[in-house]
Amino acid sequence: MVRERADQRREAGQRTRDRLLSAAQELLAQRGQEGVTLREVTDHAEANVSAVSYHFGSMKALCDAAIEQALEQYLDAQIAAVAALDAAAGVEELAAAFARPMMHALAAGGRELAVIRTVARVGIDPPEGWDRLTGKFQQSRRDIVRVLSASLPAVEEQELVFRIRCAAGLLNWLALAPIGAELAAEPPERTARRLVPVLAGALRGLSDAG
Amino acid sequence: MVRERADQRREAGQRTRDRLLSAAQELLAQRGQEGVTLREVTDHAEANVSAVSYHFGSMKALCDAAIEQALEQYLDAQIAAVAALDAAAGVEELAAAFARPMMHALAAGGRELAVIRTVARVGIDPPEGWDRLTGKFQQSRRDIVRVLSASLPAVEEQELVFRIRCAAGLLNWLALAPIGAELAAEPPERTARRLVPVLAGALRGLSDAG
DNA sequence: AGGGAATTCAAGCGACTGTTTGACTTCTCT
DNA sequence: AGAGAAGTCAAACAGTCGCTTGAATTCCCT
Repeated sequence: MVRERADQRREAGQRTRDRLLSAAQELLAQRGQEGVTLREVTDHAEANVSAVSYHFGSMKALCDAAIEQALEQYLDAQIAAVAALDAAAGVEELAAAFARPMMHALAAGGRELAVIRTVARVGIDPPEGWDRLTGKFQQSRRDIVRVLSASLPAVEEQELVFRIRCAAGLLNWLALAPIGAELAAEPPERTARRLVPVLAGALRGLSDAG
Repeated sequence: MVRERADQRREAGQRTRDRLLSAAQELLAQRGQEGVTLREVTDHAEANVSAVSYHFGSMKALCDAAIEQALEQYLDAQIAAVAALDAAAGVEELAAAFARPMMHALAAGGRELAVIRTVARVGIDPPEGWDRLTGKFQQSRRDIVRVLSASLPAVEEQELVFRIRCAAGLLNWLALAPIGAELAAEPPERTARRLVPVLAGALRGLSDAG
């Protein structure tokens, strides 16, 4: 019982910490790094302004933490989706797996959508010293290259990396731009039917298809 | 002589107006709407802070003017590039024409790159009341649909519009994300050789190619 | 019960935001 | 030459920014 109370107490502080993290993620997704203010976050999280300094040290540190959390969450989902693929998967199946986390987030909305939008924004405006965390990105890319090169043995690896980055960029764009909201409003299977051919076509390339 | 002096005077005011517009475009491209401050613009343009109120009325109005100018400039270039196409152009030629303004801007850097990046950012974070200007967008899209539907008669028009929006989104992403800087550093013909197949593949789709 | 750590709070800090003001210069026109 | 329009300038405005402070509160532990 004593232990449980200690945990409750510890969780009380943790709870406002988490609310701050969530609020920051939500607002980062909406307006980007430059557009989020301290008071907006604290109001949204129903916390005092000084709670940010107390729990994170500074507003910048809170944003970094929110971004890092979002990045890990998204990359884990994407790595898992690709890892679950059959080793002999075709380009279309790969494209579908690659797009799955984003489509799921679009359909779900809320926190999941905020996570993916935050990730997409980081791809455009990376925070100050953001050289770390590139490792996980590269791992995700390596996994996909491995599967993709099985389907397209004629294309150089360097070229495959480029196409994967294009596909990822397209997904990021869809998450951020108004077109993403349109896709979220239609049935997921319809979105998949429209999006997967585009993604797969980009990965496969045209000149090879003749 | 009197006339010339009058013009000179009139151009003196016009010149700081243009410098403000250029500086605003440059900074909008770099940091987005929320990240640009009045003093940063005026310092960059070597103008007084009140020059913004004088020439544009407000900081917001200056940003709107800079964005509108950039949008028109880019859309005109894109419409022209597509209009110059042969009526019987294939998907690859269309993709090349579609990508040309962006690739040109990437290679040129400076003002042209700022214009295209500003346009791309507007695609993600449209200014407050930005319902106008959608007309020119739609015109550009209609032109491309017309050419594309000649190459892909089996695909519904609604579907072609979706694919074109994806292609445009990808180009916008390349203009903004770090990968764009990498592309700008390599020879343009190499970029074209890598990018056009991806774009064409996306437009053509995969499931149709079998 | 009560010392002490953890957390929350209202209030205020200096720095910066966009905007306004009124004097000042520059040039036009008669 | 001189009235007046057009443009520029330094200075100050109220408001918001991120951050800090010191007291008050909440809860753990002995």
